[in-house]
Amino acid sequence: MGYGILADMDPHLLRTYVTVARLSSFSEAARTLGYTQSAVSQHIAALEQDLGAPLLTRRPVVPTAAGERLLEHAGPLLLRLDAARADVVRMAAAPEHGLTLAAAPTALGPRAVAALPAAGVTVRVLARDGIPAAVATGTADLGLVDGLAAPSDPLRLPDVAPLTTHCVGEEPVCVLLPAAHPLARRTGLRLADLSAARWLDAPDAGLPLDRLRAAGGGHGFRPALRYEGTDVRVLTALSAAGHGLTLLPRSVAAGVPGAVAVPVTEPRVVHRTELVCTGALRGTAARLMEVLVGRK
Amino acid sequence: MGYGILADMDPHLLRTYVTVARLSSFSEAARTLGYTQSAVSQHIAALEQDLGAPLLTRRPVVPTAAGERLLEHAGPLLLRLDAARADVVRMAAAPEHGLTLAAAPTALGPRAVAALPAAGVTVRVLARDGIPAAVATGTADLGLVDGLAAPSDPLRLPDVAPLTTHCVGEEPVCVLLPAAHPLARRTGLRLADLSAARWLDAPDAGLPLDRLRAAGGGHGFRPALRYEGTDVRVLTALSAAGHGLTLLPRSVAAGVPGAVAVPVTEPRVVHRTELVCTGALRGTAARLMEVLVGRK
DNA sequence: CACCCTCGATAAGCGGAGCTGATGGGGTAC
DNA sequence: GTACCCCATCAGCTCCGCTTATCGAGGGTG
Repeated sequence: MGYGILADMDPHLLRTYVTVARLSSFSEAARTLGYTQSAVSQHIAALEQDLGAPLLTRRPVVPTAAGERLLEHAGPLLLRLDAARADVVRMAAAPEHGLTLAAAPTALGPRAVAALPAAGVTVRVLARDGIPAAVATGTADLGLVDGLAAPSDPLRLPDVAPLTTHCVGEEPVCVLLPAAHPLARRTGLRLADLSAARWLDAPDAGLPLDRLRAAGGGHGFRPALRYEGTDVRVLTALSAAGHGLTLLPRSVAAGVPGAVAVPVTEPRVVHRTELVCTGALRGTAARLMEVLVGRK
Repeated sequence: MGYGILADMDPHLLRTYVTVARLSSFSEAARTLGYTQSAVSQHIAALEQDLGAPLLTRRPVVPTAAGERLLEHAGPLLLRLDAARADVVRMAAAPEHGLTLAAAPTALGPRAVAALPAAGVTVRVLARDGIPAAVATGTADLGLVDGLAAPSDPLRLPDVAPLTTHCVGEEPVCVLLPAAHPLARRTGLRLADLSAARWLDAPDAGLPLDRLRAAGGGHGFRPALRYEGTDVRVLTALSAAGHGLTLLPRSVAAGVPGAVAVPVTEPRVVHRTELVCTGALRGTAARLMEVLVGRK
């Protein structure tokens, strides 16, 4: 079958479009892209003519409704493009330049840390969404992602590229409560009972709130303080100080000073961490993978 | 920030590459694409030089390992490209040309059929994987997909584009057994107990076997006869004739002559059908959506 | 209110990317 | 051996896409 009669959108045009939209300026975009302002103007004009709709208002430079739509597509599209390129290139030339492992903050549990070889590995902590992208584009060789899931259910990851995932482990989920919290003596908690409480909103370090809402059933789970870093220590400290509740895997929530980790009993969710990698793994990467997955 | 320093792969080159790989011939690809054989040859050479690896063996023309890899990327990539284009174009010019609804075979239950307006709608039955793609590229305005899922869990759909989904309904899953089957008198069955049986392999009409394995726990679920059409009547007839078991939603499995529908009790999975659509819905499409989702 | 300065659109010109057509070499069938 | 068939390569041409240059519209500032 064919793929459509229409002409292709040139990725170059797409890139300049997202740059212009991001910077809200033709001239600035031209500078950062190494083009002339004229070229950028022509790029945008070409795109608009091709799609038959204005994408940007000029003065001020702001995306139109159609432009917003295009932006939603453009990000994943360009990401996949880079990923495809990187993946194929990697197959050809594998310089074995030293392994790098990208991990979400709470995904790097004690077991994973113990499994790392003595030397030659770079660990990079990224926001959760960035992990598959990093692996796909070759920025990292392996990735560790974590999240909430039903027991033995795979995680829902954004599919930027054909990646393979392996379960590294599952452990109970705990709510981190300040020691003085009225519920801190409990031995188990139902998530639904906590929907009225205030929760830390830490999309990069902790678990995103919307996943929480999905697991907890209803709405609620109102955000309290928002934390944008990736440091779990800071997150637990904030939670211990009463700035909001957090959900964490037991191994992370256990030893936090001034706070108590109470397991979640309902719904039956676990904290699952998965290893993500491309098909082409060699040498050290393959060995590390085997150790982490425990399939030895 | 930025999206990478490397040059973009030209989608044109990608398209000719997949065409060549599909047809196993440069000349044939040239004919179907409207190029010269020379141009195709240059396209492939350019891609190979860009990626630094041979993508095809010549004589016979077969993808290399790297080429296979590229093929895995190219499909979704080109699909997304078309989807992006179609989505933006659709926003600009909405001709309201008569609504078309794409549905997976078993997704079109009695309730959905009843909800369709008297006239002006085209229904198109496609393989399950094709539904999101059809909606994304504008081939259809709305899509109905179904699948196995934990109760009130969303379906796992390939994300070809930013689409929104709404649950249309959930119903029990049944195993379709020939009336003479030893287990046909049962009132309920555990899926794991059936892993040793032979199953119909009907990826387009029924539920794909790998989803079954995921739900059923272990391995097994060996394929018996393979059916490549999208007609559910044929599927149920094959199953009734003893060519293999099938999993179906109760409403579909109920009235099959010569067969018995036994509900699945374990694991707790339901047959869920979802409506998928793009953000920009107007007129009839929006109304049909509301009726189907039942949010009236 | 006049001035200027910035930003985006447009015109003209040029260089190179990419297509065509022709030719060459290696394989296979008869 | 001969006659294709297929893919690679080369030369030539065309047109696309970039740059330089100029213009018009806003928005500050004295």
